[in-house]
Amino acid sequence: MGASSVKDVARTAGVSLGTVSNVLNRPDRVSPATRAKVEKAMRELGFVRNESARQLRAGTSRTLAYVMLDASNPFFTDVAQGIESAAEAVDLSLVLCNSGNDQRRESAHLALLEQRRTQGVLVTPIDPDSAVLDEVVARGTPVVIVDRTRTDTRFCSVAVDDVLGGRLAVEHLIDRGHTRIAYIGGPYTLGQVRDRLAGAREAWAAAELPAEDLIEITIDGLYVAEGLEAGQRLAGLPASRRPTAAFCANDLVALGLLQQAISSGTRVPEGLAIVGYDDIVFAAAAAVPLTSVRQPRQELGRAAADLVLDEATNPDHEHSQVQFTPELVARASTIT
Amino acid sequence: MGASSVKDVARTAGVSLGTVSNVLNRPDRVSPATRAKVEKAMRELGFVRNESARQLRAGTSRTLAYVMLDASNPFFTDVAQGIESAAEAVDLSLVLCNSGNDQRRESAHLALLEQRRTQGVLVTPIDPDSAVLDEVVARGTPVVIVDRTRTDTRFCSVAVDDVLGGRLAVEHLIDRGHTRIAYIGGPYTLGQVRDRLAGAREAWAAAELPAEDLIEITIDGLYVAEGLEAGQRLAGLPASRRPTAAFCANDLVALGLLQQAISSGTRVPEGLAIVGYDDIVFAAAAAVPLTSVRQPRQELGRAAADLVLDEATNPDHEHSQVQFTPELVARASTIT
DNA sequence: GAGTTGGATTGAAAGGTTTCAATCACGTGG
DNA sequence: CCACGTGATTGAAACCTTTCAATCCAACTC
Repeated sequence: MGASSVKDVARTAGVSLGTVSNVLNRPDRVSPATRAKVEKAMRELGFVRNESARQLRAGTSRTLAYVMLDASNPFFTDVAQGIESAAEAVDLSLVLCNSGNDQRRESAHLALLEQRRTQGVLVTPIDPDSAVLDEVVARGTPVVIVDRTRTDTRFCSVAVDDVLGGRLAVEHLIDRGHTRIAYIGGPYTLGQVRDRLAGAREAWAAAELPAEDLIEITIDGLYVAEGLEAGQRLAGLPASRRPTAAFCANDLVALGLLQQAISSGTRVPEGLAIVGYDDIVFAAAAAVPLTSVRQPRQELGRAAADLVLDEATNPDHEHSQVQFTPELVARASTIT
Repeated sequence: MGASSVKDVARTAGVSLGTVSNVLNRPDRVSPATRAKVEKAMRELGFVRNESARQLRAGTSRTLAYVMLDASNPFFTDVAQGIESAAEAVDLSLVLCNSGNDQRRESAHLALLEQRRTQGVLVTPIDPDSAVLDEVVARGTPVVIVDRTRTDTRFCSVAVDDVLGGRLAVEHLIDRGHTRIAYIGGPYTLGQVRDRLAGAREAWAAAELPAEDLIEITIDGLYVAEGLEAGQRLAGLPASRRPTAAFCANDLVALGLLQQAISSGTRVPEGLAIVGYDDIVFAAAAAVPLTSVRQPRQELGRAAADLVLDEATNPDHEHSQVQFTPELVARASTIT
């Protein structure tokens, strides 16, 4: 059974406790003969080192954690992959937790990670300004905010310049000759949704186009279903007000919109041009490949992991807010 | 700092160690006055219960784990969601680990979970017959295999009848009048890829169609890129051999194929009908919504969680192999 | 053969929590 | 005024590993 301890191993192998521990932690210190004996005993007894006891004594855990906002959004799993590659490089393992946009679950995960003395916690929080995060840090667990920014600078964070992203998207549409477009996003409690709109407005203003021709369509969440619904709302507009292009706050919404457009006979991009955001793998694979604003997802993850490690190990760590630059990837959904 | 222990709390609150522990574990046993005192001290000191010590003493951990094969495939994150809902119901938390199709990483995750004395481990293994799994169980950690089946019955497992799924897909295509179709899948080391083909052949044989008109296109993995490539191979076939429909081993492949077909001017379903497998959210949202074989993903996860819990807590647990029934969801990619 | 060196091994202490039998304080009933 | 019961509190032991100073022993040097 899994019930055997170093003590049992020591007894079976006829050595002392300390020697067994040495086999586990400093195999070079122990003679090949005894090492073999001990390893044999371990196998026979099915010994499994008790990580709790190890960690209690050693004081240190060998894991990082990432609390994701929505595990079913490929964007976040890509970020996770970046984190994992950085963690692997320094021989830490990564556990993933999914808050699924639920404040209660987020808190529960954070509490448990704290109690486990996790080396570092990365989180894409529901509310980046929540006091819960401050408390976690105050009690001693390094926390880095991923893909969100706070209003203060008391955290390390890694994000992408969403204002710039919004500007890139809309500049592209203006370049293609569009003079009436929709911005589809929501809820506006999300910083990204606000920032991307802000960028869109900047570009719009810079081109001296009338503000009322940048139409805001507000939706309840950044999912496929909301994109479909937004498509119906667009179709319901009088022709004189109907936009010739839409900029969606993320790719899921854009895919929903695309589906609705095509199924209702609107040609993309001739009848409606579409720009998404995130450039998830399904954007390129859509039947009308989607123009999208790419975020460096893996780099985001890697950078966040590096920051949390620095915070965990470097005594004169200073918080920094890293901001990556997005990039427009033009595809068929805007280009004929 | 995070460095304070129950002892510190006890000292600050002017009570004994045992009382602090009671506040933590049996708050009803302690008078409201002292409880308040203790809780105040905890807040002041930023006390965080040390889960390692707790677990060491109590012997029990409060978490389940799911080692997924590929976190970037929405199918597995949906399964994870099902697991999470079951775990939540019994107040356990779920941690996710991603093997990313890498044998070494899978083993590393399993080893760590064992050492942590995780209550139960769910895993979609790279090789379900691997001896590594037997060893983990032999050492005392309950393991349930998800979405895979073993050749023996020494494990609980939860899977979906892939032979039936294959049959459903191909029966549907035969019903639609197709008499030359392709099966696109690989590598054949994957049980699902083999089983779905077996089901396809059953249906084909039952309809008394010539075996050589069920064309096998072998690919290297079940990803979007491979679907694209398969599309090119189909296009390269002489017209007399070119199939009028394709059954893809999963939706990622089907999406790739769909994209290739449309971008090369083949109409779907008129020029090429397509059936996918898994019915991930992006299947319905594709611009030509994809006919697909739906697996009850969330139920799969829930059932697996139930089994592992039974194995963990019920002394006369018996292994069982649960098999769910798939269901065909017909959409525009096969229906005009 | 005495003394030294170096590697291998040992044993006890420590780490933070939980548990449980023992103790305490206090009010009640006789 | 005493015995008793009840609920609250206490303190020591136990969980398993790691660490480190101390010990052992065999091989070597002079």
